[in-house]
Amino acid sequence: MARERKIDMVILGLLSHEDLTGYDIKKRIDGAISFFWKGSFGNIYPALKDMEASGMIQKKAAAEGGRGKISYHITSTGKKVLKEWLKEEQVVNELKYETLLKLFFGGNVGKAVAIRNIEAFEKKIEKELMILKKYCETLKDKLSEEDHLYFYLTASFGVKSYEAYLEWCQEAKQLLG
Amino acid sequence: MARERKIDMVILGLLSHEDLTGYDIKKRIDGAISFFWKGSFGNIYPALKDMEASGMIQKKAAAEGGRGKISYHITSTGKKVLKEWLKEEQVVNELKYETLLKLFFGGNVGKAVAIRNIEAFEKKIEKELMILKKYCETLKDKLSEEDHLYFYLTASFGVKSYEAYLEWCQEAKQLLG
DNA sequence: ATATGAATATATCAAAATGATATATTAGAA
DNA sequence: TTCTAATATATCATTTTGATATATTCATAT
Repeated sequence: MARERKIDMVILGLLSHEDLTGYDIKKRIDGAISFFWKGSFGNIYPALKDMEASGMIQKKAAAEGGRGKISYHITSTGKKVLKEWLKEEQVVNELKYETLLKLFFGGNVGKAVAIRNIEAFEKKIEKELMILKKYCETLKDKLSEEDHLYFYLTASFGVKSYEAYLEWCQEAKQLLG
Repeated sequence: MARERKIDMVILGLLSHEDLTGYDIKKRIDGAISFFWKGSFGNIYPALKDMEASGMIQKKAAAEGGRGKISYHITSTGKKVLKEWLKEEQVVNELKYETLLKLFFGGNVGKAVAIRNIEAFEKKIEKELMILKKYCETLKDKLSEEDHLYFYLTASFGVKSYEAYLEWCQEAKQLLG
């Protein structure tokens, strides 16, 4: 993943809404955006250091005596970088689906294994779909607040595609059964 | 990505069908499986070396005077490792969708940019969907050959989800328009 | 024949992501 | 009070990514 560190943009995006610590950032990523983007302490903390050094974000002194807690604030430079990236048309989208990889090579182990793997996938997706649907419902009531519209659109992408996944599971099981 | 090198399994899977060179492997990955898994020379060649050293695959002397061409053949150890992995229920599935990331933070640049990005995404998906559909049609006629069933299932996953993506694009544009 | 460019083929590298773990502190519950 | 879970920062080895270097082979146009 040479060339452009994407975690920088995730961090800038999150900081464009509110000041956050590295730990907070991880929590935000694990929340609403985890189904289409991941982050880890191993790339968040180094990125925060680099981005502070290059003036995109600023450390904020721990407000109320909270020992060692480091909040970051986005600078005007950071905002500019974020907006430029947002406007760029070029994007990298990719799936990394081990379930499909195993299915593709399924001939080596037979249909029973394939069916079991699909059922495991189905269960996971069903669970995540429920969560996404709830999140969507919550957002739908306040689409007037502009940011919520964008959150809703990403969540509804998840709902739509997960529903398609589940349909596929039915078909796949039938063809294998 | 510590702990288990997934490219090993991709290579073993491909070699379970036929002997291949590193370059061939890259081509196979770029073909039918690229929409759910990627590979690069940077991880294929080192993996081939390691796997030969650990006895999962074997070099084959260049058959017809082809200078410097190194084909690999899967060993019985390699087959065992592949099958064990195929049977393991645990998998890692993940999306990495920069389009959604940009949309999520879209509030910073406004609706026009969001619409343009969705349209760019739509075009790409339309193109890939056509290819996947053709591939599916070809496979459908020979599902009796067992391996083709597995190839068909993965391809149809792509078709189903891409169709859902396109539906979402319509909705999203309407909500933003 | 021969130049030229495209496809084939192997290899390596810096930068980045992953996933795990180490280490403390703090807040709340038993 | 003690224990546990959550908060918080940091680092590391392994793996992936994406780019590039290098050389050969093959088809085609000149």
